[in-house]
Amino acid sequence: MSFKRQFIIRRFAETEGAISVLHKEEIGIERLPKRQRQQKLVELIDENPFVTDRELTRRLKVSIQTIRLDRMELGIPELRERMKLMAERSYDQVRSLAAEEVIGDIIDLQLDRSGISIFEIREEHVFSRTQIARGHHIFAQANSLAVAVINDEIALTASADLRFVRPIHLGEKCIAKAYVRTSPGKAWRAKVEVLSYVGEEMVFQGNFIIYRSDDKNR
Amino acid sequence: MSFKRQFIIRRFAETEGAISVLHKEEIGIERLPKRQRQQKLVELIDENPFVTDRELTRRLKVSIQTIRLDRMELGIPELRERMKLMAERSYDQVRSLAAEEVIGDIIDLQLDRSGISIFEIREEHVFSRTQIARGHHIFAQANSLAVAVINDEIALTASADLRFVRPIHLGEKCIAKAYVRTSPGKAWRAKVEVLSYVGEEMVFQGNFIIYRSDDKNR
DNA sequence: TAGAAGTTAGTACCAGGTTCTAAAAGCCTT
DNA sequence: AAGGCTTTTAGAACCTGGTACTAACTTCTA
Repeated sequence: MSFKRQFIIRRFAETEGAISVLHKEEIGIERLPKRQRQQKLVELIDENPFVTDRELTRRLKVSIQTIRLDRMELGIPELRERMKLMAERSYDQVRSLAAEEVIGDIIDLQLDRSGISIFEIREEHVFSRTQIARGHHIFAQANSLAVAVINDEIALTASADLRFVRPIHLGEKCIAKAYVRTSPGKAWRAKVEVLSYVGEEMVFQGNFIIYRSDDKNR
Repeated sequence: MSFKRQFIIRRFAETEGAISVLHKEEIGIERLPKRQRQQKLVELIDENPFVTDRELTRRLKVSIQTIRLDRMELGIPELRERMKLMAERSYDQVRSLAAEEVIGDIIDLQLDRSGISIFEIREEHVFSRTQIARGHHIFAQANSLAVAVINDEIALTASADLRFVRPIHLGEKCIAKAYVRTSPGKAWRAKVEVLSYVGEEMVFQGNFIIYRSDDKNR
């Protein structure tokens, strides 16, 4: 989740001894050995990516050149580059959020008959403690698909009946299959059954009643 | 949604006439009158906030000074400032997303008894065509609340029974009230009823069965 | 035709760096 | 104690993408 993970490869093996007592007392502040300082550097930038090198010199009590050498070694880009990366990331997010008309990718759709969508469970969908997907995401996939499969101007969920058969975990790909159960274009409410699978295993089942705007069928 | 709306106040009244034909032909490219150019400038920065002034000179066929005067007049910050703003915004978002353990704001919670949450329907929750909230957001609020109200290490939705009583529109505030129906701490599945209101009107009703991790109760 | 509005040019300066060279300081080993 | 290594510091030149300011030139308009 944190900033560093985007581009920092860390390997801090052993820690090292203290430094010259003489110099330590001359300067009057404790300076860390290289490894520890670099670790601290990563932490500082991680907790505030907007920090400048000059600020870091004050926090770590070394010269600005040392800070810059450290950033080099650790592969940490300069402040402006960090901000640019963050800005680009958020820009992409905005774009993809706007495109999120539907939860999950619909990979097959036969209007008024059936549909299939795939949804991968990621970090943001699970309880952090258990790594189990929150129910409403599973529902959102099924509901989106049920609405999409109805061939009408307007389609709204009227009611639903859900069974979460087994917990779904981080990383699993959830495949939802929707089947329209009523004859198309006649009733102004459609019955849609959605079954979700991980592999062969059924993990969720839902029966939806969808209101449709029988515009086209009159 | 777009970038400009963060800091640009626009008022483009009338458009103006064309420019000197003499000069036009000398240069060989059409240059816009001030107002139109500034409008175009806003559009260009809006569609790509990462554009430099130098690039803008190429697109608008005026000198870099003119670009900068225009940005001043329009109150558009320089590229680096724009990126910084976006980065800060996304940084805050990451923090708030991580905090999004629950959909809707829980304003009252009596564990194992009842709870209330408020959720305002915004742009991103509605069908753009009809301005009606997608069902899964309403469900998400109810489900989050039902899970939150259960006083257990782990609580998972096992099944649910939903009725979307009437459509909920953009801007409406949806107030969900959850009641635990089974005696607390005994059964390892709790029954929770959630009723959602807009004002006095009931708009959604759901009956949830929640699995609980009877850790605490053994 | 004068003056205002609009446009362009140029210089000095800024933050927050990179790149490179070089020297000093600290540490370890023989 | 000296040599050789790593580490740290220093400094100068240069970079991008600007701001701030002065000055002049062009165009429109009254």
